[in-house]
Parts: sequence; C-alpha cells; structure tokens
Amino acid sequence: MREDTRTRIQEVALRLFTEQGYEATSLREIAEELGVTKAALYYHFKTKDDIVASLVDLRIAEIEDLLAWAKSQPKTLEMRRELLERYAENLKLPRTLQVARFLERNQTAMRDHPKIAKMRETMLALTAEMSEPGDPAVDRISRALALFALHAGKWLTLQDDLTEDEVDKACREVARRLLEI
Amino acid sequence: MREDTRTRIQEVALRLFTEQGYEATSLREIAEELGVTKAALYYHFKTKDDIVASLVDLRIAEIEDLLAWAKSQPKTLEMRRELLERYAENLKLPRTLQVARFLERNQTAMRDHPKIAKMRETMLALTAEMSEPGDPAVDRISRALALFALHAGKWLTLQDDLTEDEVDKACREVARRLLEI
DNA sequence: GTCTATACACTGATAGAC
DNA sequence: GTCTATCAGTGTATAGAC
Repeated sequence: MREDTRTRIQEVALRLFTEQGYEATSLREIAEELGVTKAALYYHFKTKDDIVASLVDLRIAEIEDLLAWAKSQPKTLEMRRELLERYAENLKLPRTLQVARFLERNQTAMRDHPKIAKMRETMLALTAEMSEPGDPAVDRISRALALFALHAGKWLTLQDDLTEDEVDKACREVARRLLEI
Repeated sequence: MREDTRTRIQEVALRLFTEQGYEATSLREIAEELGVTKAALYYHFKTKDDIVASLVDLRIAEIEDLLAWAKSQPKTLEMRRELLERYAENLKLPRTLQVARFLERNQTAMRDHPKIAKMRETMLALTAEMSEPGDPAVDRISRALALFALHAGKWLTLQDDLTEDEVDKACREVARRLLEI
C-alpha cells in the first residue's frame, strides 16, 4: 500500500534538503531517488520552491495553532509553562522535527521566500505572547530563549556521553527554568 | 590607500555568502562586485571552497585561543563567567561577528567542509571545559547553552521595540544566569 | 501521470595571452 | 595580477508523445 507520488516527493525532498542543503539538492537527485524523471516532479509541483512551500505550510499551521491558543490565555507563568510544554510536544512529531531542522539549517537559502517571512512573523508573535510590553528586557529575552533552547538540543546532541534523549530532557528542564529567571 | 585584492575578495565573499547563502552566491557575482573577472579570483584562491576556508581559519584560531585559556584554568564558576565574558567580547569584533553569522546561516551548505568539522570540534571542546564529566546533564547543557545564548541575540534583534544593543545586553545577562542555574 | 527530448542560462574551473 | 576565451557539467523548466 504505497503512498502517492506527491507525498513521496515531499519526503525525499525534505530529507535531501536537510542533509545537503536546498541549493545543493537538484531536482535530478530527487527524481533519481524516487525512480522517476525530473519532468514527473513538475507535474506535482510548479517549481522547486513550490516543494518547499508545501513543507513550510505544515509548520506555519502548527505555530499558528499555538499562537491562537496563547492569545486565548492570560499571560501568566502557568500559561508560559504550558506553551513550552505544547511546543516541545509538537516538536517531537517526526514530520515537525524534520521540517524544523530543515528550516534551521537553510535560513539563508530560504531568506526571500514569502512563506519563511510568514513563519518568522508568526514565531515572533508567539514569543511576544510570552510577555507584556512593559516587562523588563531580560525577562522577555529569557522567555523567548526558552523556546529556542528546545531546538538547541537537536544540534547539541553530539555533546558527549549523553544520549539524545538525555540531552532532550535536560534542554526542556533548562527551558523551564528560563521562564522563571 | 586601498587594501589588497585578496582581502577585498574575502570581504565581499563573506558579505554575499551571509546575505544570500554560500551556494546561491556565484563567483561571477563576487567578481562583478569587485570589478574584476572570475579568473582573477582564481589567482588568489584555488577554489570557491578555499575562500570559505580562509574565513573560517580566523574563527577557529580565536576559539582555539579561548580553549587554550580555558584549559589553563580551574573549572570554577568564576572561570565560566570569565570565559563567557571573553567569548562575548570576541563576538563584538566586526570581523568575528560576520564570520559567526555566516557560519550560523550556512551550516548545511558547509556540512562536509573539513574546516567546519574542525570548528565544531573545537567549539565542543570549549563547552566541555565548562563542566566536569560527573556534573549533572542539566548543568552541562545549561552552561553550553549560555554560549549559544550570546549568538541568539543576533537573530532575536527584530524582537520588537528593543534596540539591538538592549537585546545584546539582555542576552549577556541571561547567559550569565544560565551559568548558575 | 509519467516519459523523452530539449532549451537555455549559468556554474566552477582552466589555459594561455598580455 | 588580471584578462579573454572556453570547457564540461548541471541547473530549472517546458513541449509534446504515450
């Protein structure tokens, strides 16, 4: 029971874009790995950019969901803790994690992509929801940093004798503490 | 009193690589901006990779200096504070900051570059110097994160009404606190 | 939906004149 | 040190057959 080609293209593209970079990955490479020709890709996606857009859309939707929830809540420590929890849980989903990694590693290449601008905007709004405008700068930065600490674990993994899971747990703990600093 | 071409190539390349990405920047572009031809670049650098290598070398040397200093010190809180201070001061130098930004934004593209491996290794060794092997995972991650918090300020700048300098100061304060968590 | 075939621009890199 | 000229290769994208 094999998935449709469109989904398979997304999967292979996401993996190669993340491993090698967006620019460094050619449509020929993607097509070859799928056992189809380049022309076939163009039936499913208008351009190379379009493949990326379809991936980023997923992530934007998730962050927007989080943002909507955050906006419906009072700006308390409890809410920030819960937001962090939700963000971390979301980041555990394989698809989400893959897209997040792709985005982390291809910031510059994706720089002018409208979807990326949109995502950055939403992400910014999310960090804004973690503080009141009048809060001290250190508090605001600290809370924003808490979200990014969750990502940090992914590329700190190599650290040393710690397993990926241990690093992940430690990052979450550090993130939690960043909320109360 | 104009600098030599080699240095000008490095400057332009660094700026374009950072702004547009390594792969997305062609040698033709660099040459055009300098008012020379592609062939001229090849007199000064063996390959495109070579230009990057010359830039990264600078950063590696700086981190190795820091590492050497760290190794000569006892692993105390005082030392970690001082290390953070030195790292932050170093990151203020325009050239260093530019190279650091370039590296942040082109991780994937530079993935297989031997110089990058070397740099990651040195950076890892530096974070390792901030803890004893027996320290709790949370402490170790927290301290490593302190260094990265200094970088975070650079792309959190957009945050809101805060100036770049305010964000920077706040990041340093958060980083300091991460040492004591 | 997927193929073959092709257009056309641009890439990194080299050879050799000045 | 910088140029012109050129290379082979690859890139994205399209037209049209099956």
